[in-house]
This record gives sequence, structure tokens and C-alpha cells, in this order.
Amino acid sequence: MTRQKADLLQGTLDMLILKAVSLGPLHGYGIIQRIRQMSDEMLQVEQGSLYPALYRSEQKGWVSSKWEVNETGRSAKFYTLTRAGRRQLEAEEASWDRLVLAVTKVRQAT
Amino acid sequence: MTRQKADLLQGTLDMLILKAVSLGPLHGYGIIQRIRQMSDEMLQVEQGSLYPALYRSEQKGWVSSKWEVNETGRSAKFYTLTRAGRRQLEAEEASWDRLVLAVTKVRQAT
DNA sequence: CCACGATGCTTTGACAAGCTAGGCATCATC
DNA sequence: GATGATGCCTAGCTTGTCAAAGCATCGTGG
Repeated sequence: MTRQKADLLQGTLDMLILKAVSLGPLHGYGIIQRIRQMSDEMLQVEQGSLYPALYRSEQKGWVSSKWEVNETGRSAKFYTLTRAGRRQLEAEEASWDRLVLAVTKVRQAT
Repeated sequence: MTRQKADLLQGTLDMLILKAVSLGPLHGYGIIQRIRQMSDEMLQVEQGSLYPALYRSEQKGWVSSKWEVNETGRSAKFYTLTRAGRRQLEAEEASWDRLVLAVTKVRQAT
């Protein structure tokens, strides 16, 4: 079955998460919404993708988490970008740019 | 172990292969070289990635293959883009463009 | 002549990462 | 009190790429 949906490409999710968190501490559910909004509804991250990715990011020291209370009074686990996370974000953005450039070159070739 | 290399993003290889073959029939080994050249040495497809991908592409009817002799007199399996393959290439390029646009939006968000 | 690198195809196994699909809890609203 | 939104988590599947190996042919340099 050929896939129709605009799935994420493997490897882009971490960058999106780090970018979302770079705008300020946020909890998982909010990260999904923020990415959706930032992308004009073009990107829909699934919970089953996000939470494992957040866990990995925390293991790698790119984000830190703390249980806090959001503006509506509910408990949620807020993630904050660390210094290493910011470096990682920059590295992933540079890597992304290189790939986009390379693919562009291939597509322009005659 | 964190990976350092600029690996391909999963999902881009098919597009690159179809694009390479769209410039004229070519055998596997040549596809690798053509992609490398077209990308200014930025993309290096591994044989262990290419041949399975070619097999899948043929199964899906995007390319057809025929054993022929190349310009140096050696036998090689030449792949040709089919009509369905050309449609697939266009679809993958459109999908790629959407993703790049979406990621750009996310990155521009403040 | 023969070792080696380049050309050329194939397969195996590992692994990463995203997805589906579920489960659970709280809260507001109808 | 049912339902949907918010919020977190996990298990298992699938896909695709990679590393590593094997095999064969050919040309070239020593």
C-alpha cells in the first residue's frame, strides 16, 4: 500500500521538537500543538512519536523536564531546552540545510 | 552512539533514484555515481541501500530493468523509468516541497 | 603473472525512528 | 454521566537505511 499522507521524514522530528521548545518551556501536548500551528497545520506529530522522542531527547541532555502546573491549573511535564539542546538544534538545522541544498542540486541537474 | 555523518533522511532515496534514472537508463552502480555527481559530492548512497531500494522500485513498477552491456563491454542491469515512475517522481517531489515548506515555516516562527 | 583497485550485483543482520493502537487520568460541558 | 479535550505513557509493528560481507570481472602497475 503506497502511503498517501505527508508523514514526517525520519530525522526531522527532533529538530522540530527542539525548535518548538526553544521558544519557551512547554509540555508534550503543547509541543504537538505548537508544531502544528507553526507549520500552518501542515505537520501533525503523533503522540506515539512525540513522547518517545522527548524521552530520547532528555536522555541525550537536549531538554530537561519538570512537572509543573499550566495556566489552567493542570499538572503537566514541562520541557526546557538546555544549552546542549540549543547546540544540537543548530547542528540539526545546519544538517537539514545541507540536505535540502543537496537535494535541490540533484533536482536541478539535467 | 550518536551518529555524526550526514546520512540520508529516510524517504528521500526513492526520489533521488527516480530522478537519476529520469535522465536516462542507468545501472545501479552508475546511479550511485550520478547521484554523487549531481549533488556535488554531498550525497553518497551506499550499495546496501541502493540495491534493495531498486528492487522495491521495480516491484512497485516505477522502474523496469534489463541486462545489457555498457560502453566498456561489461554486463550490467539497466533500469529505466516507467510512466508510473515518472508520476511517482512528481509526487515525491511535491511531497518533498511540502515538507521543506512546512519545516521552513516552523523554523521562521518566533 | 598477480595483486590490487575499480566496477558491478546481491544478501544478511542490525538498528533507528516513526506509526498504530491501545491504556490511563483529569476536567469542562452538555 | 457521557463525551470530548487535555495530558502522559507503552507495546508492537513496519519501514528504510546502513555496515559488512561475498562474489565476479576487468585493467593496470609492479
